[in-house]
Amino acid sequence: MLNAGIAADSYTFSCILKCFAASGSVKNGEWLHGYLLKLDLAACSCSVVNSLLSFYAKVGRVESARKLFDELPQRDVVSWNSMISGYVANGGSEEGLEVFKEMTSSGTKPDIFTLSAVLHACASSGSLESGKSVHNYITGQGLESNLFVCNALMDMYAKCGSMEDASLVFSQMPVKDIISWNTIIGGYTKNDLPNEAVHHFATMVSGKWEPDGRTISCILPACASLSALNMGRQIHCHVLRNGHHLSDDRHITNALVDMYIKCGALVLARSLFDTMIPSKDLVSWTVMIAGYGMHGFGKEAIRAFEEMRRDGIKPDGVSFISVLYACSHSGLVNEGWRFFNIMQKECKIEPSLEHYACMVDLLSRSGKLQMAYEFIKGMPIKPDATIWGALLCGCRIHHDVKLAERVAEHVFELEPENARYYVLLANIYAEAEKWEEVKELRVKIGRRGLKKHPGCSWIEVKGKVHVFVAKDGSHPEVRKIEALLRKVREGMKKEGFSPKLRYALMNGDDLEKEMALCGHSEKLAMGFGILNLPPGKTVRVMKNLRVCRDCHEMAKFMSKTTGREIILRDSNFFHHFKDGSCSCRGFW
DNA sequence: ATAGGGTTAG
Repeated sequence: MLNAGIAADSYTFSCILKCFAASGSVKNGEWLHGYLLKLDLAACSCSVVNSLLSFYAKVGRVESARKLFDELPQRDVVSWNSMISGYVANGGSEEGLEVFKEMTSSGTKPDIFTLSAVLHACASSGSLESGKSVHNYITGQGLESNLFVCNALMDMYAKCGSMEDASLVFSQMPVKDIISWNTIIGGYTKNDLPNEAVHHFATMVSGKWEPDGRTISCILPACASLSALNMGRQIHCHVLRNGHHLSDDRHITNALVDMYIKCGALVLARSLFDTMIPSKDLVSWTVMIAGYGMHGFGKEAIRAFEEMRRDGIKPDGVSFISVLYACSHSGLVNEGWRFFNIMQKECKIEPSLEHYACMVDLLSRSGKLQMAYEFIKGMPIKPDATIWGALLCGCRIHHDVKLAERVAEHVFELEPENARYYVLLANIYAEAEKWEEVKELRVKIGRRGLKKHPGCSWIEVKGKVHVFVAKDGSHPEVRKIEALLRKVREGMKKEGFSPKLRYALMNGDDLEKEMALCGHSEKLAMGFGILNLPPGKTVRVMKNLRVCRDCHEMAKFMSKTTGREIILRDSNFFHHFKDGSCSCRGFW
Protein backbone atom coordinates (compact mmCIF):
# COMPACT_ATOMS: atom_id res chain seq x y z
CA MET A 1 0.00 0.00 0.00
CA LEU A 2 2.74 2.41 0.96
CA ASN A 3 4.76 1.43 -2.11
CA ALA A 4 1.73 2.09 -4.32
CA GLY A 5 1.74 5.63 -2.99
CA ILE A 6 -1.56 5.39 -1.17
CA ALA A 7 -1.42 7.36 2.05
CA ALA A 8 -2.30 5.46 5.19
CA ASP A 9 -4.70 7.19 7.56
CA SER A 10 -5.20 6.76 11.29
CA TYR A 11 -7.61 3.87 10.74
CA THR A 12 -4.98 2.01 8.74
CA PHE A 13 -2.44 2.45 11.52
CA SER A 14 -4.84 1.29 14.19
CA CYS A 15 -5.67 -1.84 12.20
CA ILE A 16 -2.07 -2.75 11.51
CA LEU A 17 -1.03 -2.15 15.12
CA LYS A 18 -3.76 -4.51 16.24
CA CYS A 19 -2.30 -7.12 13.87
CA PHE A 20 1.21 -6.63 15.24
CA ALA A 21 -0.09 -6.89 18.80
CA ALA A 22 -1.98 -10.10 18.05
CA SER A 23 1.02 -11.76 16.42
CA GLY A 24 3.47 -10.40 18.98
CA SER A 25 5.59 -8.67 16.31
CA VAL A 26 7.50 -6.33 18.59
CA LYS A 27 9.99 -5.28 15.88
CA ASN A 28 7.29 -4.34 13.37
CA GLY A 29 5.40 -2.34 15.96
CA GLU A 30 8.52 -0.46 17.00
CA TRP A 31 9.32 0.27 13.37
CA LEU A 32 5.81 1.64 12.87
CA HIS A 33 6.21 3.75 15.99
CA GLY A 34 9.33 5.35 14.47
CA TYR A 35 7.55 5.85 11.17
CA LEU A 36 4.68 7.62 12.95
CA LEU A 37 7.11 9.90 14.80
CA LYS A 38 8.54 11.04 11.46
CA LEU A 39 5.05 11.70 10.10
CA ASP A 40 4.20 13.48 13.33
CA LEU A 41 0.90 11.62 13.12
CA ALA A 42 1.21 10.38 16.64
CA ALA A 43 0.85 13.87 17.99
CA CYS A 44 -2.35 14.69 16.19
CA SER A 45 -4.39 11.48 16.44
CA CYS A 46 -5.45 10.19 19.79
CA SER A 47 -6.68 6.91 18.36
CA VAL A 48 -3.29 6.09 16.84
CA VAL A 49 -1.44 6.88 20.05
CA ASN A 50 -3.86 4.79 22.03
CA SER A 51 -3.41 1.95 19.56
CA LEU A 52 0.32 2.21 20.15
CA LEU A 53 -0.18 2.14 23.93
CA SER A 54 -2.33 -0.94 23.65
CA PHE A 55 0.18 -2.56 21.29
CA TYR A 56 3.04 -2.10 23.78
CA ALA A 57 0.92 -3.43 26.63
CA LYS A 58 -0.13 -6.51 24.68
CA VAL A 59 3.40 -7.48 23.67
CA GLY A 60 4.55 -7.08 27.26
CA ARG A 61 6.51 -3.84 26.76
CA VAL A 62 4.77 -1.94 29.49
CA GLU A 63 7.84 0.27 30.04
CA SER A 64 7.66 1.50 26.45
CA ALA A 65 3.96 2.16 26.93
CA ARG A 66 4.74 4.17 30.05
CA LYS A 67 7.38 6.23 28.27
CA LEU A 68 4.97 7.04 25.44
CA PHE A 69 2.22 7.79 27.95
CA ASP A 70 4.42 10.19 29.92
CA GLU A 71 5.33 12.12 26.76
CA LEU A 72 1.75 12.61 25.62
CA PRO A 73 0.74 16.28 25.36
CA GLN A 74 -2.86 15.29 26.04
CA ARG A 75 -4.52 12.18 27.32
CA ASP A 76 -8.10 11.13 26.89
CA VAL A 77 -9.92 8.54 29.00
CA VAL A 78 -8.86 5.73 26.63
CA SER A 79 -5.18 6.62 27.10
CA TRP A 80 -5.55 6.35 30.87
CA ASN A 81 -7.47 3.10 30.58
CA SER A 82 -4.93 1.56 28.23
CA MET A 83 -2.12 2.48 30.59
CA ILE A 84 -3.92 0.99 33.60
CA SER A 85 -4.93 -2.24 31.89
CA GLY A 86 -1.45 -2.44 30.38
CA TYR A 87 0.05 -2.53 33.85
CA VAL A 88 -2.52 -4.99 35.15
CA ALA A 89 -2.06 -7.38 32.22
CA ASN A 90 1.69 -7.41 32.88
CA GLY A 91 1.52 -8.12 36.57
CA GLY A 92 1.79 -4.51 37.69
CA SER A 93 -1.32 -4.20 39.81
CA GLU A 94 0.30 -1.71 42.18
CA GLU A 95 1.36 0.57 39.32
CA GLY A 96 -2.10 0.25 37.76
CA LEU A 97 -3.68 1.45 40.99
CA GLU A 98 -1.18 4.33 41.16
CA VAL A 99 -2.12 5.44 37.64
CA PHE A 100 -5.80 5.25 38.62
CA LYS A 101 -5.12 7.63 41.53
CA GLU A 102 -3.23 9.99 39.22
CA MET A 103 -6.14 9.83 36.81
CA THR A 104 -8.80 10.78 39.34
CA SER A 105 -6.70 13.61 40.72
CA SER A 106 -5.94 14.91 37.22
CA GLY A 107 -9.65 15.46 36.66
CA THR A 108 -10.30 12.76 34.05
CA LYS A 109 -13.51 10.99 34.94
CA PRO A 110 -13.11 7.21 35.01
CA ASP A 111 -15.65 5.25 32.99
CA ILE A 112 -16.75 1.62 33.25
CA PHE A 113 -13.69 0.49 31.29
CA THR A 114 -11.44 2.16 33.86
CA LEU A 115 -13.32 0.55 36.69
CA SER A 116 -13.10 -2.97 35.36
CA ALA A 117 -9.36 -2.56 34.82
CA VAL A 118 -8.92 -1.24 38.35
CA LEU A 119 -11.05 -4.00 39.83
CA HIS A 120 -8.93 -6.48 37.95
CA ALA A 121 -5.87 -4.94 39.60
CA CYS A 122 -7.42 -5.35 43.05
CA ALA A 123 -8.36 -8.92 42.20
CA SER A 124 -4.90 -9.97 41.11
CA SER A 125 -3.18 -8.31 44.07
CA GLY A 126 -5.83 -9.82 46.34
CA SER A 127 -6.31 -6.59 48.23
CA LEU A 128 -9.85 -6.56 49.55
CA GLU A 129 -9.33 -3.15 51.10
CA SER A 130 -8.58 -1.31 47.86
CA GLY A 131 -11.32 -3.33 46.17
CA LYS A 132 -13.83 -2.06 48.69
CA SER A 133 -12.74 1.54 48.23
CA VAL A 134 -13.20 1.17 44.47
CA HIS A 135 -16.64 -0.31 45.19
CA ASN A 136 -17.47 2.80 47.24
CA TYR A 137 -16.34 5.00 44.39
CA ILE A 138 -18.55 3.01 41.99
CA THR A 139 -21.57 3.46 44.22
CA GLY A 140 -20.81 7.18 44.44
CA GLN A 141 -20.82 7.37 40.64
CA GLY A 142 -24.13 5.50 40.45
CA LEU A 143 -22.58 2.69 38.43
CA GLU A 144 -23.36 -0.10 40.90
CA SER A 145 -26.00 -1.60 38.60
CA ASN A 146 -23.89 -1.78 35.46
CA LEU A 147 -23.54 -5.35 34.22
CA PHE A 148 -19.82 -5.13 33.37
CA VAL A 149 -18.99 -3.40 36.61
CA CYS A 150 -20.93 -5.93 38.68
CA ASN A 151 -19.27 -8.88 36.99
CA ALA A 152 -15.87 -7.36 37.65
CA LEU A 153 -16.85 -6.57 41.24
CA MET A 154 -17.92 -10.17 41.90
CA ASP A 155 -14.74 -11.51 40.40
CA MET A 156 -12.69 -9.12 42.54
CA TYR A 157 -14.49 -10.16 45.74
CA ALA A 158 -14.17 -13.84 44.83
CA LYS A 159 -10.44 -13.52 44.18
CA CYS A 160 -10.00 -11.59 47.44
CA GLY A 161 -11.74 -14.41 49.28
CA SER A 162 -14.93 -12.64 50.26
CA MET A 163 -17.85 -14.60 48.85
CA GLU A 164 -20.19 -12.73 51.22
CA ASP A 165 -19.55 -9.51 49.30
CA ALA A 166 -19.62 -11.28 45.93
CA SER A 167 -23.00 -12.84 46.63
CA LEU A 168 -24.35 -9.50 47.86
CA VAL A 169 -23.41 -7.92 44.52
CA PHE A 170 -24.87 -10.92 42.66
CA SER A 171 -28.18 -10.76 44.48
CA GLN A 172 -28.58 -7.05 43.82
CA MET A 173 -27.90 -7.16 40.09
CA PRO A 174 -30.94 -6.02 38.09
CA VAL A 175 -29.72 -7.82 34.97
CA LYS A 176 -27.47 -10.89 34.86
CA ASP A 177 -25.79 -12.63 31.97
CA ILE A 178 -24.01 -15.97 31.64
CA ILE A 179 -20.75 -14.40 32.78
CA SER A 180 -22.40 -13.30 36.04
CA TRP A 181 -23.43 -16.90 36.71
CA ASN A 182 -20.04 -18.30 35.75
CA THR A 183 -18.28 -15.79 37.98
CA ILE A 184 -20.37 -16.52 41.05
CA ILE A 185 -20.23 -20.32 40.56
CA GLY A 186 -16.48 -20.28 39.90
CA GLY A 187 -16.00 -18.02 42.92
CA TYR A 188 -17.72 -20.47 45.24
CA THR A 189 -15.73 -23.35 43.78
CA LYS A 190 -12.38 -21.62 44.19
CA ASN A 191 -13.19 -20.50 47.71
CA ASP A 192 -13.87 -24.08 48.71
CA LEU A 193 -17.62 -23.71 49.04
CA PRO A 194 -18.70 -26.52 46.71
CA ASN A 195 -22.22 -26.82 48.11
CA GLU A 196 -22.88 -23.17 47.34
CA ALA A 197 -21.47 -23.65 43.84
CA VAL A 198 -23.75 -26.62 43.21
CA HIS A 199 -26.74 -24.73 44.62
CA HIS A 200 -26.15 -21.81 42.25
CA PHE A 201 -25.61 -24.14 39.33
CA ALA A 202 -28.95 -25.81 40.05
CA THR A 203 -30.68 -22.43 40.33
CA MET A 204 -29.11 -21.33 37.07
CA VAL A 205 -30.24 -24.41 35.15
CA SER A 206 -33.76 -24.34 36.58
CA GLY A 207 -33.95 -20.67 35.60
CA LYS A 208 -33.67 -21.71 31.94
CA TRP A 209 -30.09 -20.59 31.55
CA GLU A 210 -28.00 -22.74 29.23
CA PRO A 211 -24.60 -23.48 30.82
CA ASP A 212 -21.64 -22.92 28.51
CA GLY A 213 -18.15 -24.38 28.54
CA ARG A 214 -16.96 -21.98 31.20
CA THR A 215 -19.88 -22.92 33.46
CA ILE A 216 -18.97 -26.58 33.13
CA SER A 217 -15.32 -25.89 33.94
CA CYS A 218 -16.43 -23.90 36.97
CA ILE A 219 -18.79 -26.50 38.41
CA LEU A 220 -16.76 -29.68 37.86
CA PRO A 221 -14.14 -28.91 40.53
CA ALA A 222 -17.01 -28.51 43.00
CA CYS A 223 -18.27 -32.02 42.12
CA ALA A 224 -14.70 -33.22 42.53
CA SER A 225 -14.28 -31.79 45.99
CA LEU A 226 -17.63 -33.24 47.10
CA SER A 227 -16.80 -36.57 45.49
CA ALA A 228 -20.21 -36.26 43.87
CA LEU A 229 -19.76 -38.90 41.19
CA ASN A 230 -23.38 -39.01 40.07
CA MET A 231 -23.62 -35.28 39.62
CA GLY A 232 -20.31 -35.27 37.78
CA ARG A 233 -21.62 -38.00 35.48
CA GLN A 234 -24.77 -36.01 34.74
CA ILE A 235 -22.66 -33.01 33.80
CA HIS A 236 -20.51 -35.23 31.58
CA CYS A 237 -23.73 -36.37 29.86
CA HIS A 238 -24.71 -32.76 29.34
CA VAL A 239 -21.36 -32.14 27.68
CA LEU A 240 -21.83 -35.14 25.38
CA ARG A 241 -25.39 -34.10 24.48
CA ASN A 242 -24.28 -30.61 23.59
CA GLY A 243 -21.93 -31.71 20.89
CA HIS A 244 -18.57 -30.64 19.72
CA HIS A 245 -18.45 -27.06 20.85
CA LEU A 246 -18.34 -28.33 24.41
CA SER A 247 -16.70 -31.75 24.26
CA ASP A 248 -13.72 -30.54 22.24
CA ASP A 249 -12.85 -28.06 24.91
CA ARG A 250 -9.67 -29.15 26.63
CA HIS A 251 -10.48 -27.21 29.75
CA ILE A 252 -13.64 -29.28 30.12
CA THR A 253 -12.03 -32.63 29.42
CA ASN A 254 -9.23 -31.92 31.84
CA ALA A 255 -11.77 -30.90 34.48
CA LEU A 256 -13.76 -34.08 33.77
CA VAL A 257 -10.70 -36.31 34.16
CA ASP A 258 -9.89 -34.55 37.43
CA MET A 259 -13.49 -34.93 38.62
CA TYR A 260 -13.52 -38.69 37.92
CA ILE A 261 -10.21 -39.10 39.72
CA LYS A 262 -11.39 -37.23 42.80
CA CYS A 263 -14.64 -39.20 42.80
CA GLY A 264 -12.62 -42.40 42.99
CA ALA A 265 -13.32 -43.50 39.42
CA LEU A 266 -9.71 -43.85 38.32
CA VAL A 267 -10.45 -46.29 35.49
CA LEU A 268 -13.08 -43.99 33.96
CA ALA A 269 -10.66 -41.09 34.28
CA ARG A 270 -7.90 -42.99 32.51
CA SER A 271 -10.12 -44.04 29.60
CA LEU A 272 -11.30 -40.46 29.12
CA PHE A 273 -7.68 -39.31 29.32
CA ASP A 274 -6.78 -41.86 26.64
CA THR A 275 -9.37 -40.41 24.25
CA MET A 276 -7.48 -37.12 24.34
CA ILE A 277 -5.11 -38.08 21.55
CA PRO A 278 -3.17 -36.04 20.58
CA SER A 279 -4.49 -33.08 22.47
CA LYS A 280 -3.16 -33.85 25.94
CA ASP A 281 -1.54 -30.79 27.39
CA LEU A 282 0.49 -30.14 30.52
CA VAL A 283 -2.65 -29.85 32.63
CA SER A 284 -4.07 -33.16 31.35
CA TRP A 285 -0.87 -34.95 32.29
CA THR A 286 -0.59 -33.22 35.64
CA VAL A 287 -4.14 -34.22 36.53
CA MET A 288 -3.45 -37.84 35.63
CA ILE A 289 -0.14 -37.92 37.52
CA ALA A 290 -1.73 -36.38 40.62
CA GLY A 291 -4.58 -38.88 40.24
CA TYR A 292 -2.27 -41.87 40.28
CA GLY A 293 -0.55 -40.41 43.32
CA MET A 294 -3.81 -39.84 45.15
CA HIS A 295 -4.85 -43.43 44.54
CA GLY A 296 -1.55 -44.83 45.73
CA PHE A 297 -0.15 -45.82 42.33
CA GLY A 298 3.20 -44.10 42.61
CA LYS A 299 4.96 -46.17 39.95
CA GLU A 300 2.23 -45.39 37.40
CA ALA A 301 2.50 -41.71 38.27
CA ILE A 302 6.22 -41.80 37.54
CA ARG A 303 5.62 -43.68 34.30
CA ALA A 304 3.09 -41.06 33.22
CA PHE A 305 5.49 -38.26 34.11
CA GLU A 306 8.19 -39.77 31.97
CA GLU A 307 5.79 -40.48 29.14
CA MET A 308 4.76 -36.83 29.23
CA ARG A 309 8.38 -35.72 28.90
CA ARG A 310 8.90 -38.13 26.01
CA ASP A 311 5.89 -36.52 24.33
CA GLY A 312 7.84 -33.27 24.39
CA ILE A 313 5.81 -31.55 27.09
CA LYS A 314 7.94 -29.58 29.53
CA PRO A 315 6.95 -30.07 33.16
CA ASP A 316 6.31 -26.99 35.28
CA GLY A 317 6.29 -26.44 39.03
CA VAL A 318 2.79 -27.81 39.50
CA SER A 319 3.47 -31.05 37.65
CA PHE A 320 6.52 -31.60 39.85
CA ILE A 321 4.31 -31.18 42.92
CA SER A 322 2.06 -33.94 41.54
CA VAL A 323 4.87 -36.39 40.93
CA LEU A 324 6.57 -35.61 44.25
CA TYR A 325 3.30 -36.18 46.08
CA ALA A 326 2.85 -39.45 44.24
CA CYS A 327 6.30 -40.56 45.39
CA SER A 328 5.56 -39.57 48.96
CA HIS A 329 2.23 -41.40 49.07
CA SER A 330 3.87 -44.58 47.84
CA GLY A 331 7.03 -44.35 49.91
CA LEU A 332 9.30 -43.91 46.87
CA VAL A 333 11.99 -41.90 48.62
CA ASN A 334 14.82 -42.29 46.11
CA GLU A 335 12.60 -41.45 43.15
CA GLY A 336 11.33 -38.39 45.00
CA TRP A 337 14.88 -37.12 45.52
CA ARG A 338 15.62 -37.81 41.86
CA PHE A 339 12.71 -35.65 40.68
CA PHE A 340 13.55 -32.92 43.18
CA ASN A 341 17.02 -32.74 41.62
CA ILE A 342 15.82 -32.98 38.01
CA MET A 343 13.46 -30.13 38.68
CA GLN A 344 16.26 -27.82 39.75
CA LYS A 345 19.16 -28.95 37.59
CA GLU A 346 17.50 -29.92 34.30
CA CYS A 347 14.34 -27.85 34.35
CA LYS A 348 15.72 -24.83 36.21
CA ILE A 349 12.66 -24.56 38.43
CA GLU A 350 13.20 -23.02 41.85
CA PRO A 351 11.45 -25.13 44.47
CA SER A 352 8.57 -23.35 46.17
CA LEU A 353 7.22 -23.91 49.68
CA GLU A 354 4.92 -26.55 48.25
CA HIS A 355 7.82 -28.52 46.79
CA TYR A 356 9.61 -28.40 50.11
CA ALA A 357 6.42 -29.53 51.81
CA CYS A 358 6.28 -32.55 49.46
CA MET A 359 9.86 -33.46 50.33
CA VAL A 360 9.27 -33.14 54.06
CA ASP A 361 6.15 -35.26 53.63
CA LEU A 362 8.11 -37.83 51.63
CA LEU A 363 10.86 -38.12 54.21
CA SER A 364 8.68 -38.09 57.28
CA ARG A 365 6.07 -40.53 56.00
CA SER A 366 8.78 -43.05 55.30
CA GLY A 367 10.10 -42.66 58.83
CA LYS A 368 13.18 -40.53 58.13
CA LEU A 369 12.07 -37.98 60.70
CA GLN A 370 15.50 -36.70 61.68
CA MET A 371 16.45 -36.27 58.04
CA ALA A 372 13.23 -34.33 57.46
CA TYR A 373 14.07 -32.10 60.40
CA GLU A 374 17.54 -31.38 59.03
CA PHE A 375 16.04 -30.80 55.58
CA ILE A 376 13.76 -28.09 56.98
CA LYS A 377 16.66 -26.50 58.86
CA GLY A 378 18.62 -26.32 55.60
CA MET A 379 15.87 -24.71 53.52
CA PRO A 380 16.90 -21.50 51.76
CA ILE A 381 13.42 -20.02 52.33
CA LYS A 382 11.56 -19.65 55.60
CA PRO A 383 9.43 -22.73 56.28
CA ASP A 384 5.75 -22.06 56.96
CA ALA A 385 3.29 -23.96 59.13
CA THR A 386 2.44 -26.50 56.41
CA ILE A 387 6.10 -27.54 56.21
CA TRP A 388 6.39 -28.12 59.95
CA GLY A 389 2.87 -29.57 59.88
CA ALA A 390 3.98 -32.24 57.39
CA LEU A 391 6.72 -33.28 59.79
CA LEU A 392 4.26 -33.25 62.67
CA CYS A 393 2.05 -35.68 60.69
CA GLY A 394 5.09 -37.90 60.23
CA CYS A 395 5.76 -37.79 63.97
CA ARG A 396 2.23 -39.05 64.50
CA ILE A 397 2.56 -41.92 62.04
CA HIS A 398 5.84 -43.02 63.61
CA HIS A 399 4.87 -42.21 67.21
CA ASP A 400 7.75 -39.85 67.95
CA VAL A 401 6.40 -37.75 70.83
CA LYS A 402 9.68 -36.02 71.67
CA LEU A 403 10.28 -34.68 68.19
CA ALA A 404 6.59 -33.83 67.85
CA GLU A 405 6.86 -31.48 70.82
CA ARG A 406 9.80 -29.63 69.30
CA VAL A 407 8.11 -29.41 65.90
CA ALA A 408 4.81 -28.26 67.40
CA GLU A 409 6.53 -25.24 68.93
CA HIS A 410 7.40 -24.01 65.44
CA VAL A 411 3.88 -24.68 64.16
CA PHE A 412 2.15 -22.92 67.05
CA GLU A 413 4.40 -19.92 66.66
CA LEU A 414 3.59 -19.64 62.94
CA GLU A 415 -0.14 -20.35 63.15
CA PRO A 416 -1.35 -19.93 66.72
CA GLU A 417 -4.99 -19.76 65.65
CA ASN A 418 -5.13 -22.99 63.66
CA ALA A 419 -6.93 -25.60 65.75
CA ARG A 420 -5.82 -28.40 63.41
CA TYR A 421 -2.31 -28.50 64.80
CA TYR A 422 -3.35 -28.49 68.45
CA VAL A 423 -5.66 -31.40 67.70
CA LEU A 424 -2.85 -33.18 65.87
CA LEU A 425 -0.49 -32.89 68.84
CA ALA A 426 -3.27 -33.89 71.22
CA ASN A 427 -3.82 -37.02 69.13
CA ILE A 428 -0.11 -37.80 69.24
CA TYR A 429 -0.24 -37.54 73.05
CA ALA A 430 -3.41 -39.63 73.21
CA GLU A 431 -1.87 -42.38 71.10
CA ALA A 432 1.03 -42.41 73.56
CA GLU A 433 -1.37 -42.49 76.53
CA LYS A 434 -0.09 -39.12 77.83
CA TRP A 435 -3.46 -38.02 79.20
CA GLU A 436 -2.20 -35.09 81.28
CA GLU A 437 -0.73 -33.49 78.16
CA VAL A 438 -3.93 -34.17 76.22
CA LYS A 439 -5.92 -32.37 78.90
CA GLU A 440 -3.59 -29.38 78.89
CA LEU A 441 -3.93 -29.02 75.13
CA ARG A 442 -7.72 -29.27 75.27
CA VAL A 443 -7.73 -26.45 77.83
CA LYS A 444 -5.46 -24.42 75.54
CA ILE A 445 -7.79 -24.94 72.58
CA GLY A 446 -10.78 -23.93 74.70
CA ARG A 447 -9.05 -20.85 76.12
CA ARG A 448 -8.17 -19.62 72.68
CA GLY A 449 -11.75 -20.16 71.57
CA LEU A 450 -10.64 -22.23 68.60
CA LYS A 451 -13.12 -24.31 66.64
CA LYS A 452 -12.07 -27.75 65.48
CA HIS A 453 -13.68 -29.60 62.62
CA PRO A 454 -15.52 -32.66 63.84
CA GLY A 455 -14.74 -35.77 61.84
CA CYS A 456 -17.54 -36.79 59.51
CA SER A 457 -18.05 -39.31 56.74
CA TRP A 458 -20.70 -39.56 54.08
CA ILE A 459 -21.97 -42.07 51.55
CA GLU A 460 -24.45 -41.86 48.70
CA VAL A 461 -27.12 -44.55 48.62
CA LYS A 462 -30.02 -44.46 46.13
CA GLY A 463 -29.38 -40.83 45.27
CA LYS A 464 -29.38 -39.69 48.88
CA VAL A 465 -26.31 -38.58 50.80
CA HIS A 466 -26.10 -39.96 54.34
CA VAL A 467 -23.79 -38.13 56.73
CA PHE A 468 -22.30 -39.69 59.86
CA VAL A 469 -20.50 -37.88 62.65
CA ALA A 470 -18.43 -39.76 65.26
CA LYS A 471 -20.41 -40.89 68.32
CA ASP A 472 -23.54 -39.50 66.71
CA GLY A 473 -26.51 -41.82 67.20
CA SER A 474 -28.96 -39.72 65.24
CA HIS A 475 -29.08 -41.80 62.07
CA PRO A 476 -32.19 -44.05 62.13
CA GLU A 477 -30.19 -47.16 61.27
CA VAL A 478 -27.35 -46.63 63.72
CA ARG A 479 -28.39 -49.61 65.91
CA LYS A 480 -28.34 -51.99 62.95
CA ILE A 481 -24.97 -50.64 61.85
CA GLU A 482 -23.48 -51.08 65.31
CA ALA A 483 -24.73 -54.67 65.44
CA LEU A 484 -23.01 -55.35 62.14
CA LEU A 485 -19.77 -53.74 63.29
CA ARG A 486 -19.80 -55.80 66.50
CA LYS A 487 -20.12 -58.96 64.44
CA VAL A 488 -17.24 -57.90 62.21
CA ARG A 489 -15.13 -57.17 65.30
CA GLU A 490 -15.79 -60.65 66.71
CA GLY A 491 -14.78 -62.18 63.43
CA MET A 492 -11.57 -60.15 63.40
CA LYS A 493 -10.69 -61.21 66.94
CA LYS A 494 -11.21 -64.86 66.01
CA GLU A 495 -8.66 -64.46 63.25
CA GLY A 496 -6.18 -62.75 65.55
CA PHE A 497 -6.74 -59.09 64.59
CA SER A 498 -7.03 -57.25 67.88
CA PRO A 499 -8.51 -53.74 67.92
CA LYS A 500 -5.96 -50.91 67.66
CA LEU A 501 -7.00 -49.40 70.95
CA ARG A 502 -4.53 -46.53 70.94
CA TYR A 503 -6.53 -44.95 68.10
CA ALA A 504 -9.55 -44.60 70.34
CA LEU A 505 -7.81 -41.41 71.52
CA MET A 506 -9.44 -41.62 74.93
CA ASN A 507 -8.51 -42.59 78.45
CA GLY A 508 -10.45 -45.59 79.67
CA ASP A 509 -10.59 -49.35 79.87
CA ASP A 510 -10.36 -51.59 76.83
CA LEU A 511 -14.11 -51.97 76.48
CA GLU A 512 -14.67 -48.22 76.50
CA LYS A 513 -11.96 -47.79 73.91
CA GLU A 514 -13.51 -50.46 71.72
CA MET A 515 -16.86 -48.70 71.95
CA ALA A 516 -15.29 -45.39 70.96
CA LEU A 517 -13.58 -46.98 67.96
CA CYS A 518 -16.88 -48.51 66.91
CA GLY A 519 -18.43 -45.05 66.78
CA HIS A 520 -15.95 -43.65 64.24
CA SER A 521 -17.79 -42.00 61.38
CA GLU A 522 -16.04 -43.92 58.60
CA LYS A 523 -17.02 -47.24 60.17
CA LEU A 524 -20.64 -46.13 60.45
CA ALA A 525 -20.71 -45.00 56.82
CA MET A 526 -19.07 -48.21 55.57
CA GLY A 527 -21.44 -50.32 57.65
CA PHE A 528 -24.41 -48.40 56.29
CA GLY A 529 -23.18 -48.97 52.74
CA ILE A 530 -22.77 -52.70 53.26
CA LEU A 531 -26.26 -52.99 54.73
CA ASN A 532 -28.00 -50.90 52.08
CA LEU A 533 -26.17 -51.26 48.78
CA PRO A 534 -26.95 -54.20 46.49
CA PRO A 535 -24.55 -57.15 46.89
CA GLY A 536 -21.30 -56.79 45.00
CA LYS A 537 -21.69 -53.02 44.56
CA THR A 538 -18.60 -50.99 45.47
CA VAL A 539 -18.92 -49.08 48.73
CA ARG A 540 -17.69 -45.50 48.27
CA VAL A 541 -17.19 -43.52 51.45
CA MET A 542 -15.84 -40.00 51.86
CA LYS A 543 -14.32 -38.55 55.03
CA ASN A 544 -13.30 -34.96 55.76
CA LEU A 545 -10.28 -35.92 57.92
CA ARG A 546 -7.66 -38.63 57.78
CA VAL A 547 -8.76 -42.24 58.11
CA CYS A 548 -8.17 -43.90 61.47
CA ARG A 549 -5.80 -46.87 61.53
CA ASP A 550 -8.27 -49.13 63.28
CA CYS A 551 -10.95 -48.28 60.72
CA HIS A 552 -8.40 -49.04 58.02
CA GLU A 553 -7.86 -52.52 59.49
CA MET A 554 -11.55 -53.15 59.68
CA ALA A 555 -12.12 -52.01 56.11
CA LYS A 556 -9.51 -54.47 54.89
CA PHE A 557 -11.21 -57.26 56.81
CA MET A 558 -14.68 -56.36 55.56
CA SER A 559 -13.54 -56.22 51.95
CA LYS A 560 -12.56 -59.86 52.31
CA THR A 561 -15.55 -61.17 54.24
CA THR A 562 -18.18 -59.36 52.20
CA GLY A 563 -16.41 -59.84 48.87
CA ARG A 564 -16.92 -56.16 48.08
CA GLU A 565 -14.59 -53.45 47.04
CA ILE A 566 -14.53 -50.51 49.42
CA ILE A 567 -13.19 -47.16 48.27
CA LEU A 568 -12.51 -44.69 51.04
CA ARG A 569 -11.54 -41.12 50.26
CA ASP A 570 -10.12 -39.11 53.13
CA SER A 571 -8.91 -35.52 53.16
CA ASN A 572 -6.19 -36.15 50.61
CA PHE A 573 -5.93 -39.76 49.66
CA PHE A 574 -7.84 -42.79 48.34
CA HIS A 575 -7.80 -46.24 49.85
CA HIS A 576 -9.01 -49.11 47.66
CA PHE A 577 -9.82 -52.14 49.79
CA LYS A 578 -10.11 -55.47 48.01
CA ASP A 579 -9.73 -59.08 49.14
CA GLY A 580 -8.36 -58.04 52.51
CA SER A 581 -5.68 -55.59 51.41
CA CYS A 582 -5.43 -51.92 50.65
CA SER A 583 -3.87 -50.17 47.66
CA CYS A 584 -1.89 -47.91 50.01
CA ARG A 585 0.13 -50.85 51.37
CA GLY A 586 0.47 -49.06 54.66
CA PHE A 587 1.65 -45.69 53.33
CA TRP A 588 -0.59 -42.72 53.84
C1' DA B 1 -15.30 1.32 9.06
C1' DT B 2 -10.53 3.44 13.75
C1' DA B 3 -8.07 2.79 20.20
C1' DG B 4 -9.66 0.32 26.02
C1' DG B 5 -13.35 -3.99 29.63
C1' DG B 6 -15.90 -8.82 32.75
C1' DT B 7 -16.09 -15.53 33.42
C1' DT B 8 -12.89 -21.71 32.66
C1' DA B 9 -9.19 -26.97 33.99
C1' DG B 10 -3.90 -29.17 37.35
